[in-house]
Amino acid sequence: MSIASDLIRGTTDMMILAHLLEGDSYGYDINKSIRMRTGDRFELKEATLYTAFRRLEQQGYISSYWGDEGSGARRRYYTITSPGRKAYIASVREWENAKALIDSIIQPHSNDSKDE
Amino acid sequence: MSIASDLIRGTTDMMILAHLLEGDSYGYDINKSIRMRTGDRFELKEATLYTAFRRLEQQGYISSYWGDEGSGARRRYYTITSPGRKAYIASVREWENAKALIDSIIQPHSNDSKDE
DNA sequence: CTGAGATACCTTGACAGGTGAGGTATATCG
DNA sequence: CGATATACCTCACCTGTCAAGGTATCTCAG
Repeated sequence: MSIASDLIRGTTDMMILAHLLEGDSYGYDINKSIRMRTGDRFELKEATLYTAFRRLEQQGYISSYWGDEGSGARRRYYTITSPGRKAYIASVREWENAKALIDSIIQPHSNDSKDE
Repeated sequence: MSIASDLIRGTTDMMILAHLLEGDSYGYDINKSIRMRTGDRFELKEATLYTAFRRLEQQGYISSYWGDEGSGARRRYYTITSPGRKAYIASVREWENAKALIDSIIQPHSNDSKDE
């Protein structure tokens, strides 16, 4: 993976909530969709994903139910709750804030001909 | 402070290196300058700062020496090394990358009239 | 029928970085 | 003399990520 785990720390929950905004989904699918959206440059590790589900459910930001697909592996679907939507909005705001803050700290410097 | 520690995780070293690019400095001063640059909205905790110094020095990205100011508390000055400069550039690149990646994951959605 | 691979879930233990709380020492000012 | 600012440092704890391991079902090739 091309992205340091320390850099994504704290954004995992936001990513998951973002996906659930579009409708109920389950772990494997969320992960696949993230992989695809980023052109295979990033994926959540399974352990990270499922820990996040536990955390989010405990906080009341999502709720879960077992799908009943008589065939294939069983799936646990997740729904974003109303508090979850609020938490998502707040976290995006915080993320925008953090980005601006960090950028202001690392890029106020002499710009001596950068490439790219 | 208004910024979650999980969100800045992994950017601490980059912030410090950014400051040392402008010249040698010491802990207390770096921290003060970060506080000022962000309008008091953010500061590194001392423990975080000094742990980072140890880490960076161990990795060879900075080197240190005691200032000789006959008066006042002693100061340990830090200098960014050549590998440190490279590491800084790499980390900024990674940060830009991470930002874009995360944004692409959380903001590909229906945009129903955002404020701001 | 058997084995491989994809789908789909889960848990455990280790690890690393941030942080609260605590400590030291010096200079200045009232 | 005590408070405040400067300036350094360390320890124990918490939390999120992740490698490694495990389970179960379905499909498809041989």
